Amino acid sequence: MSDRKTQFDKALLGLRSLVMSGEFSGSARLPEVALSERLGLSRTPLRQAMDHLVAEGLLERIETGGCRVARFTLDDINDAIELRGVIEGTAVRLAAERGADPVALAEVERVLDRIDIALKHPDHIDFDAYIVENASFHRLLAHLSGSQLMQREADRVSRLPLASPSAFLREQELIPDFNASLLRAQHQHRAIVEAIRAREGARAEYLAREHARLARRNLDYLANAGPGVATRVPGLSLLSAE
Amino acid sequence: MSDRKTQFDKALLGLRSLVMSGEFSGSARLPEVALSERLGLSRTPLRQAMDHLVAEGLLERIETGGCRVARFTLDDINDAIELRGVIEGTAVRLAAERGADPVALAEVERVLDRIDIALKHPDHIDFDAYIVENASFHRLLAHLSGSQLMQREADRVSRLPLASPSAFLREQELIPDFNASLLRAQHQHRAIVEAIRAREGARAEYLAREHARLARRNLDYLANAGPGVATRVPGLSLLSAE
DNA sequence: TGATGAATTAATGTATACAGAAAATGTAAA
DNA sequence: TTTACATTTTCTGTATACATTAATTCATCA
Repeated sequence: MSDRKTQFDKALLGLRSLVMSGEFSGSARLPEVALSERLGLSRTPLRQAMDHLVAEGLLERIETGGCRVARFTLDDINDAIELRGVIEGTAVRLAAERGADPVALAEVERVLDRIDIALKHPDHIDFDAYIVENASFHRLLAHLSGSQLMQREADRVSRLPLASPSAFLREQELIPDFNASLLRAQHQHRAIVEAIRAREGARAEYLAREHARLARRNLDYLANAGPGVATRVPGLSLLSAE
Repeated sequence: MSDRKTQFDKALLGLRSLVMSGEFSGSARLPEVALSERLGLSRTPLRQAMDHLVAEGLLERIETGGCRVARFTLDDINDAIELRGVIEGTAVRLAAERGADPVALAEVERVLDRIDIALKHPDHIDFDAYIVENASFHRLLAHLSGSQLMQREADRVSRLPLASPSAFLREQELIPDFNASLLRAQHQHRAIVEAIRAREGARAEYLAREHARLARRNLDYLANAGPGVATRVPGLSLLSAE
């Protein structure tokens, strides 16, 4: 359909992964010409992509022109996690209050089953599958609200740096009982859906907020693991640059 | 300081007011060349501004290229109002939980006093002053959270089309007891601040949500006032184009 | 008359050229 | 050695040219 790969899309994808790789976390200004040559496109679509990433919060503008990789404090990340819980909490509350589409609810159940499969063997969790299906689940939750605006907002906050639990998967060995926390997360998933089915908006909202706060636990462990870790966790390398 | 008026800033300001004027609400594609000539700048900064307004939700992209003025349903606007309450509610909850900066709190009180003055004579309310001071109040509320992220988000949602009570001021004569509702809003303002002072986060959050929902009442009246009103209310003319 | 399709027109997406500002480099003086 | 200033270079912000794609017009045929 509209799979027309525009240069801007390429620039956005490429630049995002470059930034996430941490290569430019040295807080210097991002050189436009060098980046555009490296990505194989001109400065125009690259600058568009930079604008988007500034809006996303991954980059920040410099007063004297241009932009650089945004630097986050621990508080920033905690706030992003909190915000994510608030937005998703609102989405599920609206879904419960207004009544969720049964077809979408069935789709949610299928995704939850696939997450179960990924978690089937607690010692050999299929992390790649979990990341994909978990993202699907959260996208579907926003969809259940029936509100286009909430979907867009949920999509936005899910991209906030380090707001997602998946961001911590690469450093799981540093986090005690990480696998167990994934199982707990899945229990929360089912509880949220159950609350929506029962039309209990307040409970659904509360559960979604608590669910988001699981990420805080992981963040705390990584933050106390010393500066060495910061440079090994892609997103977190930004934090150490503060 | 950084008052360097860049062409992009001019484009953003100019385009926003043009869109708000309703002149292009006919859902046709926005012509880039014509607009750039009219605003006295080239297509490059104009397209930047269009990107920003798309992100803001005021414009929407067309599959075949370009963009047009976004069309809103009543549900869209109600969702925007709800979201505003949720975001501001979170900001004041965090402010209460974390403890608000006394200096900022004092500034809030001064703004509230100025709102009182604007509302002093219920039959001759100073609407212009009210709009300005009310905006200041809500900006300061977000500031009280101490979170840069919450400030940015609050700023964003306050710009969501028709999410703000001020958007209805022009059509006040169509809304029964409109002036009285402004007085009620001011009472809510003080109650919110009081809850923050008392460190009662949950109450502050609840009050802020209810406060935002005042706008729903106004919206309902205008929605029932017939299609003629839609074309007279700048933002709402978008609604009738659906 | 209505519909289908070719041809023309217009408009978007992208590249690039250019001007002006910021940073870097180098030189001279204290 | 360090500071201040001048010079050079680089880079951003903006304008514009170009190409490709969408819209429109017009002509032909059923």
